[in-house]
Amino acid sequence: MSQSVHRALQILAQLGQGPATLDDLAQALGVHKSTVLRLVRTLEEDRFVRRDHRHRLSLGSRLFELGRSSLESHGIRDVAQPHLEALAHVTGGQAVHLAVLEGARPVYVAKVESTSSVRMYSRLGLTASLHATAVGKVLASDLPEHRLAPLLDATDFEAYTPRTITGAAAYRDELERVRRQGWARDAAEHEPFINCVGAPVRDAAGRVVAAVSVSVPDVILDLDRVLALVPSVLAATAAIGADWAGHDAGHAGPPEPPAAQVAPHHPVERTSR
Amino acid sequence: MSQSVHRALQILAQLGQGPATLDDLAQALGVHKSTVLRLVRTLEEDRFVRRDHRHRLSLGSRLFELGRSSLESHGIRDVAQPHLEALAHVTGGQAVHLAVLEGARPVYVAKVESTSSVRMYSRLGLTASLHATAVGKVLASDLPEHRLAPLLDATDFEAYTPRTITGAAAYRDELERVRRQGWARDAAEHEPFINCVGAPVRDAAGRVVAAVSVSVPDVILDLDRVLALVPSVLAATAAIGADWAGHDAGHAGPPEPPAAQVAPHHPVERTSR
DNA sequence: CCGCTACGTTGCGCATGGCGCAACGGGCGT
DNA sequence: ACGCCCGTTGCGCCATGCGCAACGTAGCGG
Repeated sequence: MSQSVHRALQILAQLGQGPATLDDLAQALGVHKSTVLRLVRTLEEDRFVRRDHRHRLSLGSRLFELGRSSLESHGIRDVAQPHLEALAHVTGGQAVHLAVLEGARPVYVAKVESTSSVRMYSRLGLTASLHATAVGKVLASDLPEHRLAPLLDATDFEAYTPRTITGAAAYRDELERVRRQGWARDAAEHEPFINCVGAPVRDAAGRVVAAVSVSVPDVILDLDRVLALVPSVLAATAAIGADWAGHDAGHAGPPEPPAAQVAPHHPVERTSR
Repeated sequence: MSQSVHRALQILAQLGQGPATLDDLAQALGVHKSTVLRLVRTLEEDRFVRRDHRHRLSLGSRLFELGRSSLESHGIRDVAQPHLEALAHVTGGQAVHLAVLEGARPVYVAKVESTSSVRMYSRLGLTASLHATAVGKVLASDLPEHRLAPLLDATDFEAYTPRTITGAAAYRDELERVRRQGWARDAAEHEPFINCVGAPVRDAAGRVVAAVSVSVPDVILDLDRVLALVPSVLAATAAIGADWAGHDAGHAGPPEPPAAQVAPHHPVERTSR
C-alpha cells in the first residue's frame, strides 16, 4: 500500500542477509540511489540501521529491542513453556514446538530441543508451512471460511515430499478430519523421515490460539508409535489452555495502556519543505 | 526525512511497549486513523506487525528474525565473547561488557553477567550513555572532530550522579586524558555506587572498533582496586583486537555478496493508483 | 431485544512529500 | 597523481500519501 514504507521494509529485509552498500540496496530494490539514501537516513535516525566506520549499512540495535518485544508479546509463550518441557519429557525427549498463526503462516514462538542426536531444523520466530505441518493444519482447522479461503489462495502447496498434500480440495478434507478428531498428523509430509502430531490450544471461549506439536524422526519411533503420543499432546494442550484462560482473565484490559507519548524530539514536524 | 517511513517506525516503537489498537496509535502519533491504517497494512504485508484474533496489533515475527541478525551482524561479538569470559574470570567474576558505537550512543553487543549478587542493570542491544560510561568515553575518544562535534551537540550531559561530567568542555578534557592513558574510568558517574574501567579494541589499522568495560559495585571493590584491573582489561582488548584482525582479514570482501535478489512477489509494482 | 458506542474500513480531492535525474565531492587503491 | 567507487546534493514533476467524513459491524448495557 504505502510505497516508501514498503521500500524501507525491503531495505531492512535485505540488510537481514548481511551488510550492504547504498548501491547494493538500490540495485536490489530497483530504485535510484538517492531514493535509498533518503529512506536509509530515516531508518538511521530511529536506530533501525547503523553505519559502521566505513559507511557500510547494517541492522540497528532498535531491531534487537523490538525483536525481543515481539516474542514477549506472545503472552502464551511463558504460560506454555513449562508444559512443553513436561511434554518433551513424557514423550522421551522429542522436539516440541508451540506455534501461533500470523497472517498466512504459523510461527514458532516456543520450543524444546530434542535430546536425540537427530535434530529437526527449526528456529524461534521462523514461519512454518501451513499445508505440510501438524501445527499448520491445527491452526487452519479453526478458521472461519472467510479467513481460510484467502489463506488457501495464498498457499502454493509446494510438494516437499511425495506425501505432501497438494491442492486445496484435499487439504480441506484433511482439515475436516483434524476438526473431527481434535488433532493433526504430519506423516512425512514436510521432511521425508519425520512424523509429527499436533493439537490445538484453546482459550476460554474455545477459540484455537496456538498449536503444539511433537516431531519425531522415524529412526527413533515409527508412525504408529508417534500416533500413540497423541493423548500426551492433548493433555499438554488442555493444561496450557487452562493456564492461559487464567492468565488471560487476569490480564484483562491492556497490560500497559500505551499512553499518548510522542517522541520528544522533532518539536516542529513540518517546518518547510 | 521521509515522513511516512518515520511514522511507520514510530508505530513499531510504540508497539514495542505493548499491543495497541488503531486509535491508540493514531492518538500517539498525532495523525488520522486512516493514515495509521495504511501504514499498518504495509507493515503487516511484510510481517512486521501482526493482528491477533480480535484486531489488536502487535509486533510481527519478522522483527524477531531481524533482531537476531542485528546482533549477529557484529562479527566482533563472537570473536570477543571467550576473551570477555576470561576477563570476567581473572577479575573475580565482575560484570564485563562489549560495546560498539551506533550513531550517537554506545550499544552493548556482548556481556558476561557478574557472579556477585549485586547486579548492574544492562541488557544486550540497549544503548548506554556517551558521557557517563567508560565505554562511551573510550568510543568517543577515537572520533575525529567532525564526527565528535555533532555527537556532543546531541548529548544532553544529564547528571546521573554528583560525579557525572556535565558540559562539553570538561568532557573534551576527559577524552584527552583517555586518549593519553589508553583507557577510561567511570567513577560513580552513572550509577552512584558503581565504578568501571574500560579500554578500546582496535582493528589492524588502529581504529577503535569497540570498547570493553568491567563494572564493579564499590561494596565489592573500592576505586583503587578497580583501577588495578586496568592491565587485565588492556590485555583482553589487545587479545580481541588481534583475533579480530585475523577474522577481519579472513573475511575480506563481503562475507555474503548481497546478490541482487528482489522479492519474487509483486511482479508488477505499480499497476494502478 | 434493541440502540449505543467503539473500532476498523472506504472513497475522495488536494497539495505535499517523495521520486529519478544529473552533477558534485571525497577517499582509496593503483 | 589519476581514476574509480560511493555517498551526497538540488531540482522540478507528479504520483503518493494525507485528512476528512461517512459507512459497516461487532460487542455491550439497558
